[in-house]
Amino acid sequence: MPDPVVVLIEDEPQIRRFLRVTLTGQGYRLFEATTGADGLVEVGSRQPDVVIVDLGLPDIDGIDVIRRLREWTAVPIIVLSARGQERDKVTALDAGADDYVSKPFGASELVARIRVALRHTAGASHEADDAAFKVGELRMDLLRRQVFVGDREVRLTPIEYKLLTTLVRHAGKVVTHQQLLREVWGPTHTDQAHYVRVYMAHLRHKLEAEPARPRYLLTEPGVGYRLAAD
Amino acid sequence: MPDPVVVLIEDEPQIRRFLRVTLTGQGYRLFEATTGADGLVEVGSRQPDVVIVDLGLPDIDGIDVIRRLREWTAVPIIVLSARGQERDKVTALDAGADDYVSKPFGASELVARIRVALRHTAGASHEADDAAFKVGELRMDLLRRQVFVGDREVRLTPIEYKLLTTLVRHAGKVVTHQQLLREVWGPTHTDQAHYVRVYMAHLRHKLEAEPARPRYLLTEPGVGYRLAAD
DNA sequence: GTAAATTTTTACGATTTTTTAACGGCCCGC
DNA sequence: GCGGGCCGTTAAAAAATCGTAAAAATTTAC
Repeated sequence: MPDPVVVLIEDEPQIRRFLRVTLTGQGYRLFEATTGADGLVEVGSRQPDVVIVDLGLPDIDGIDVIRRLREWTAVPIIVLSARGQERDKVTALDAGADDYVSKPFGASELVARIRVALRHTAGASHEADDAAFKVGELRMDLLRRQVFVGDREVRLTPIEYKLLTTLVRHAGKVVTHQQLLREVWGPTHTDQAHYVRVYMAHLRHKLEAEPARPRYLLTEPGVGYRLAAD
Repeated sequence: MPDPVVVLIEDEPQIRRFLRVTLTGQGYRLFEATTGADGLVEVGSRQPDVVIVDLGLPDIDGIDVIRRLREWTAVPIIVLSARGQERDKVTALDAGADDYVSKPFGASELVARIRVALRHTAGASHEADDAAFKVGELRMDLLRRQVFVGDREVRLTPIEYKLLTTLVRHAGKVVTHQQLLREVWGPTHTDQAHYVRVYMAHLRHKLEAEPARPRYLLTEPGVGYRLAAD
């Protein structure tokens, strides 16, 4: 994961400074807002992984900030508050906050709670990428890293698989030799065009019924290759 | 949603009684355990929506209970503790807990935090959250930490067990060397690829009828390994 | 404190994959 | 028809990866 992005909505300069040092020091990218209105805008534009919001803001009530955020985003919200009253906690949590930390709080506790929040979103997004590709008898399960022709599984070497993946990503469109070389072998091998020829032969041999008359892995003479799409 | 099921692992009778009244009164179905060992079994059999665990248990350390649970389930865990030390909180949260409530706590706050936990699982899909795994002759009881081939129990060392657990968690999918190293040996050992080779040989020797021709622990050359799934 | 078990290192042969090289066919301009 | 790019195929040499055993270091159990 790249550095997690955090939006902090907090009016007290001392706490902002404290969290700025703590969080940036731990590899988080921090964006700050000092009012509820600013905070809402900031969350909208930064698309953060976590939002930390203080309840005692000068303009809008912190609870309202949470409600407004929950109208359109499921980003984890951690509430920071001087009011340690139980009623406040319940109100904030029921408004849509995921956690509530009372001031004064320790840096390591807050960071641990941020890690918990990130853990939740990490799992959630992982379900959606059930990527699969299919054309004719050829089927590819990107998640399991498996390739089938009919119901026979075909084993591919790392380079073969990467090459096929690249073609799938641009399915139906022409991919030039240059592009394939750059994406599969890396930008330092863009002059070794014969690699592609050799591996395309391997793939056809493994995937095509008649390698000499390919149905899926098509040659675009003088340009590159194209993977057939429905 | 039908009434949410809660497992409470707590040895103090007063707190148990207090929560029994509170939670059953609010429509939760509560199951209680007074020791860590009991608690693990209870979670395994009741498949609860939330687990509440006290850190100061008579037998196992509460932190270990969390770790043991996290070996096979993603159920939300709320920690209850008299120790309000920041170090304890961080340890518990990093061990896999989702929330930490210090005693003394209010009923409504705890219930609000349970609601937050339930909100999280509501969105997530009910994926393989089972305490058992089986493929062919190979059977694994994650709850009891036992592994069987046929009806012969096989003893595994801690690392062997963790490696197998990791493969089980991604059963059917390829797990890269990097992933295995990170999840079993920790992120600081991701360059010692030979560890995986050595231990995969150990596991095959113990679990496969023909270690040289594995049926379950499959090699994905150049990428990693895969545990066969039905 | 000693013995046993487990983990970490190391080494080497076997296997798989990648790279390199060679050859033949096809299209096209000349 | 002749030669020169392109492309596909095949086979080999070279490199990387994998499986295995066994020794050394460390941890755990008694």
